Amino acid sequence: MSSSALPYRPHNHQACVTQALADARTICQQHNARLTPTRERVLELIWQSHKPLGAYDVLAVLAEDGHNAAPPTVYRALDFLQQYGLVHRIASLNAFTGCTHAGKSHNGMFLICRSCGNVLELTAPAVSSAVHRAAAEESFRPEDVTIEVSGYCPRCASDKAHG
Amino acid sequence: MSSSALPYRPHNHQACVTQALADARTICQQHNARLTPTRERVLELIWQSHKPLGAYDVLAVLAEDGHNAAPPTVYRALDFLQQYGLVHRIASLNAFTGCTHAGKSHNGMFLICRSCGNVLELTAPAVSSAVHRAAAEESFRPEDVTIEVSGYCPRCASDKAHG
DNA sequence: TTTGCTAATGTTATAATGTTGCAAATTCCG
DNA sequence: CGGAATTTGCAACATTATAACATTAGCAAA
Repeated sequence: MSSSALPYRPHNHQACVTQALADARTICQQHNARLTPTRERVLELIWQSHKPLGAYDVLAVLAEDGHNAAPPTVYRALDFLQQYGLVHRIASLNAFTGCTHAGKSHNGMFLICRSCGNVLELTAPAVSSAVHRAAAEESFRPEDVTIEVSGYCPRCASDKAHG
Repeated sequence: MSSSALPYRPHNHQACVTQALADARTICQQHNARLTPTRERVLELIWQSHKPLGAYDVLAVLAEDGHNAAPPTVYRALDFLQQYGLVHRIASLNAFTGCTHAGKSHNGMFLICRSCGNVLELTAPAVSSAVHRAAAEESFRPEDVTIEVSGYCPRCASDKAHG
């Protein structure tokens, strides 16, 4: 198993969060983009686990924070974060997850566990090139590729097997 | 270009519809499933073009038909049709499109034109196997694979290029 | 033919997700 | 400082999807 498969194993998750926030600051600085407190807080919330969070879940936590936010606040923050590749939207879940390859150019592929809800983002060059070849055969010009695989992660698959 | 690329070319679309309805009847018969008038009508509407239709678009046409339907009617019909592989839901569009490979087992990949809105469904074994290999490397057990490519179809790409 | 079961539909209400538009505040930069 | 641009607050609204429960249609056994 790849060493990147953190979501499906116990790990020091606080390190994930810290790293993600540090990366975000770097990336925003490089692009002269403003990682405002709201945006940073939303990113932090998205990173609270490897389970994608809905926009309204984020909104609810902001409310607990005492931040009297409305939906547009959250969607705007999420749009911003997506724009700089800091979070991804998972279309099949209507939810958002932290990008684990922030900064590097990448074609994500998401492995979504139906049981525990954790999501692993992969960079799969073989998949990406196969998709582009298939598109090219139809003379189609791809701009954005969504690959989301729903199934069972190693932990949950073995839990299921053993009862 | 594959001869399957009908959506992006002029064609006798009525033939698509007729074929789809005939296939549906066969498939439902084989499974002892009832292709009721509502379900058949919804399938027919979905097939009105190769542009995916939202559930509420379907609902609106049913209303024009004089069918006083509510959302659950449409969603139930769509669920049924999906269950027998007669339509697909396009997650990135929240919309539904007729399955062009009904009956055959297949792993669809969708090429969605941003300009004209038409969708081409492909069977891409190379993509499918690459996805499964990538999942296997993470010991992930796939149950359902979503591959949606947004971009420009040949017609629209050349329109764009030539002004 | 009635009875009784199951699948399918109708109906109402509501939940969940996402957007628009405009005004106020903040930040950037000369 | 002061003007321009970005960001936020806020209210209303639009879209997509589901829950819960009542009713009806199809079909087969008594």
